[in-house]
Amino acid sequence: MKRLIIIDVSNFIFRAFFAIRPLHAPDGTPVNAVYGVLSMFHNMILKHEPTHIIIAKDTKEGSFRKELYPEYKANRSEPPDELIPQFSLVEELIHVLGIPEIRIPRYEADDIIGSVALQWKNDFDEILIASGDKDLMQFVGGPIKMLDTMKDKIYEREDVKDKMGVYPEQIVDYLSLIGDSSDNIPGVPGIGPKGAQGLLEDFGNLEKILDHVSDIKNKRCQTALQEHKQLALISKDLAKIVTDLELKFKSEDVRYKLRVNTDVEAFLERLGFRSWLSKLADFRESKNEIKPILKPVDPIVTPTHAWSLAEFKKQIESSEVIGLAHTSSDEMNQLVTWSGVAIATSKVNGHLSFTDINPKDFFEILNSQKTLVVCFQTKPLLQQAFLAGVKPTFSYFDLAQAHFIINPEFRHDLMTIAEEFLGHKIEEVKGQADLFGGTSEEDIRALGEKAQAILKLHPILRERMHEFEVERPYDELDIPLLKVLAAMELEGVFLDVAFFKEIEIEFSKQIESIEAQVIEEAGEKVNLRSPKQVGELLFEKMKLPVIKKTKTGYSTDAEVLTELASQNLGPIPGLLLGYREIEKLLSTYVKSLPLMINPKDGKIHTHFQPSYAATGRLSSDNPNLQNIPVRSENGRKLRKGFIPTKGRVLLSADYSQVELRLLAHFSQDKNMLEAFHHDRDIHQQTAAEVFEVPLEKVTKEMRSGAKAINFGLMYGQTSFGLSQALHISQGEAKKYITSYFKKFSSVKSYLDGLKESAEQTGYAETLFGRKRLLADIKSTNRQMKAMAERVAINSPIQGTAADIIKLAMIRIQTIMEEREYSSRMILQVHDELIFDVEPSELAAMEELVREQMEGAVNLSVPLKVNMATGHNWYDLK
DNA sequence: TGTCTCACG
DNA sequence: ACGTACGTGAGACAA
Repeated sequence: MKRLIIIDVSNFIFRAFFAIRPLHAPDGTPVNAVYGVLSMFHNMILKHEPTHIIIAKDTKEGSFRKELYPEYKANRSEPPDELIPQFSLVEELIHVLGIPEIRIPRYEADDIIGSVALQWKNDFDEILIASGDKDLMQFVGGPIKMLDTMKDKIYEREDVKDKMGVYPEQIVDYLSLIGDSSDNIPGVPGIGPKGAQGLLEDFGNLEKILDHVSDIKNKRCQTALQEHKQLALISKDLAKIVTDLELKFKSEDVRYKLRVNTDVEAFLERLGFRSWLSKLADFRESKNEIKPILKPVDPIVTPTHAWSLAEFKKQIESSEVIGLAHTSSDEMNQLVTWSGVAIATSKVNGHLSFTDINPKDFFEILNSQKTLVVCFQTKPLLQQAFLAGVKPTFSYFDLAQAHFIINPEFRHDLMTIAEEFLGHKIEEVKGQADLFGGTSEEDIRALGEKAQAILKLHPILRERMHEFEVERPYDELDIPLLKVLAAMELEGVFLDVAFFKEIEIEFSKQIESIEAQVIEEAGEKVNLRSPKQVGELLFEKMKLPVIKKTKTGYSTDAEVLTELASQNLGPIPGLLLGYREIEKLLSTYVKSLPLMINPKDGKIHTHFQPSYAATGRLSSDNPNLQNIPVRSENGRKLRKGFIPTKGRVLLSADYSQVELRLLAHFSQDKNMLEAFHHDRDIHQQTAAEVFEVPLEKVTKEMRSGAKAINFGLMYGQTSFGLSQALHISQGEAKKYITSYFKKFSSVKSYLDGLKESAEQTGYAETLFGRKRLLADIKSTNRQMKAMAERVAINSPIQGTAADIIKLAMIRIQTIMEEREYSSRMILQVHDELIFDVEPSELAAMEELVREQMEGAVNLSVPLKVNMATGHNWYDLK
């Protein structure tokens, strides 16, 4: 095993300097960066056992990039004075240790790193580029990986995609579009990460994008590119790292052999690093007996070949189960696109290209067979079927969902799962749009390998689910739900663009007016969007009392501003509150949502993530439609912009107090059960009990106090937390809680029981048997344990509520399909469902939805659903 | 990139 | 002494 580490030493120096507290040599020279670099070397060598090391350095003369673009790195500030003398000390350190280094005039360390990595690629089993510089991600692939020593993380192909949003081979094009402020690479103004990802997804690289400027759908991107074509091209030249530099070393010349002699000792002594002397033994050269990172236990063979449709049909007819890997993406909220699939059966691998084969035929074959289709993420596959006009009826097994149900707090990506359960990594597909149109044998093989890994993982995860007894929520909830979610996402929701435009104008005026007032009052220009500047204004310039601090400075959140506003300290705190409210609405919703409209159908398509939230809830992103404002009237107005299909109405149905009803059911507390049986106002009822007054004597304050207690309960809140929420003393809060538990004693014993059982079993569990492992429940760290206990209390409640609505969604969708309704389920917001309803179906839909939601499960208390209809989301109240 | 702030259930 | 209510996603800033 030969492993080369290439060190980007100037990157090390800067990061070490900022990470380590100031240290000084006996003579007073600052040495913290030297210390940090030395300790980074030390840790890296021990941990990664390189057989070869080389250090890449920047040149002292200017870079050729500066000649190309005078602004290059122009915004770099001078290094701090404390750092300057340390550069030469690090150089000295490298010399005494005898580590080979390369410096080449006019070229930067990046170019040397790129040249070394690529030219020596075949000489090593693994090449680690030790740097935090994201430009260098472009080389990751095969044996080449990035090593971030500060985070102790190794980036491989998929990790790069995770972090950057694009694969390594697209990094240069990506940076040339978005720019890089640290190097002052300009990029294309108006194009950000999302835009760049979308463009690269559609066209592949910068040149192709520029050739097809007129085909770009997003108008903003299009004009930006037309105006700044030159800037984009220059940016690409700047971002592109040179890889053909002539190297004066051969790879064997840099075999790792540290010199630990009297020079080293003298150097360490001089800097006051005495403790390092004893650690020098650690630096002995690598034994060169490094274990392979992971040895395949059962190597995957991938004899992939192209199938005709007939051949494919024959293969799956004779297979009970197949593994299926597909290339699909829906970046930029375009509907899902893909180019092909690879399929593995127990006997053979094959692939199909949708440039040659009609997806409709493909899905009809899947539907016609009893074969179980195993997939990593099935939702996009189901969506392809819908888009091809085929209703998917084939059975499927979803690995991501299976892994989620086994341990919801893990990372659910295929690479991690394969590594965990198969004991080896799989190669990733490059994910290029022209995958099957082009000639990339390598990609097709990688996709085939993926299909085979998927097939192999199926029995393993199935068995694991069986062992953990989590098959029920998987089979009955999560799997059938995927199809419902697939359809909801495709359906999307209409936005009233004109309305949003109006609001944008109105809010923008308000923002400007408030800004002007604040500047007038403050007598200086302040960026009100900057918490730092706001803090300086309030607490330094105006000397207002500091209410709360954050890790980094003064807190200026709504709580603080409200407190200041109540103290008659001038108009600014109040103005800031108003500014924050409007600015939030404007930036997060009013300005952003219209940009997310899919030009193909004029609708917004959120993504419901089915395997992310650890409690079993769904989450919504790109855009998040589960956090559309409702609490403030200004924000609530935005809901007027969410509208049904022309000629239809929106129908909403939300569970009333599900979580508290669940608490009543689980705890079997007589008081609570009774309140819900009589459909009483639960908070009012609680207040009457806690404050020992008759129901009709409960005041507003008492009720809101009781409400806070009720909610806090389900999160394991402490008296401190309650006192904060209610602005009362901790002692008073404690009295409330004691009084509550006296009246609702079964709740107390139920919550205690949850903690106990979690400690015994190691997990929290919902009514349907969804489990959440709690790693820290036995922790000796009190904070960690307390956190795990709160999770043990909350997860069964939040998770059961999530399970219930999932079940209702599945049943409602099934019946709607049976009855061939044209109405559609379009959104889920945790305890609420929203439908786009054909008026002739409205009455039947109302009945159906209520029946299925209220009847989803049989509890000791009734489930209650509130329903409303309207011509926009705002009216659903 | 991490931090702060804030939108929702 | 420490932190203190669960679960999310997103925009803006500053380094």
